[in-house]
Amino acid sequence: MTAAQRRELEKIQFDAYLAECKSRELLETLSSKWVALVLSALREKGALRYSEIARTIAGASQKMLTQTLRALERDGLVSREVEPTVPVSVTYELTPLGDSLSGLVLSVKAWAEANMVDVMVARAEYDDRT
Amino acid sequence: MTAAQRRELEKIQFDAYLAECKSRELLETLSSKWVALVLSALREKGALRYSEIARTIAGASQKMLTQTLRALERDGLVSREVEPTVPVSVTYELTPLGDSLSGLVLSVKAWAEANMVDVMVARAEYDDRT
DNA sequence: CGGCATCCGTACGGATACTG
DNA sequence: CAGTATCCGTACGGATGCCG
Repeated sequence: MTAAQRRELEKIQFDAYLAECKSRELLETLSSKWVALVLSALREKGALRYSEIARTIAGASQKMLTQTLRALERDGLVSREVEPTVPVSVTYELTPLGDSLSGLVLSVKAWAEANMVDVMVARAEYDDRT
Repeated sequence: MTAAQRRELEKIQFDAYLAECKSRELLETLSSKWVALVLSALREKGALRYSEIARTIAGASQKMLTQTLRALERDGLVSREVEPTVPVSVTYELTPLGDSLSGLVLSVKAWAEANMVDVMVARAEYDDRT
């Protein structure tokens, strides 16, 4: 992609409220629990090996983990480094772009943990009313 | 729920990295494009009627809209007010709890719109490499 | 160790029709 | 207007097995 092509794209105003807009699709991929957990883990712990991510995020199948990491790598949010040891060692790290997003999703994760009680109370009241 | 029961819950440390933790489940529901778009719309535009939300979020089926709004209402993030006119008019508004979250998800939506070009460039490069 | 390929059930979500 | 109910296809994601 040339700089001229990029400047053309910069002119576009993206709006996730529009169904056909590419930013809607991007928001969609970012709105995944696995994305949120992976970005949070990499932000909180720095560079991590594949197995360390798997251990951090309990219950994530390696299919979802790999799929999520590939998508994040493709979108330029995470870098993947392979060290040709035996057996091979793979390390993932946030890119500057990914770093600028990870703070936001980490705050959402932190909100969920901090306000869990309020939500549980609200649910109990709602279920009582109905 | 009594105040004593609530105090018991307050003691719990929630951790979304744990598969069985309720906060993981909450993060999961928050990690939905529809939740992000609805909370963003209500934050940006204030109280909205059902049809206004539907118009704002293009391409959202009324099934998903209703389902999302019910879930948000149950979790205490959104309040629902029915005015008994003919035909009936229903208004949705962020609760203080919902307001405290909506800023975070709106920032994620804004990030997606602002960094769409960077992501598209990264994707093009990735697809070239592979 | 860090994957990829395949199979397969379920549940997410769209389309349609009907109601207070 | 603001829903509810039902049907139904698809695609998300888990389980398993194999590989460099």
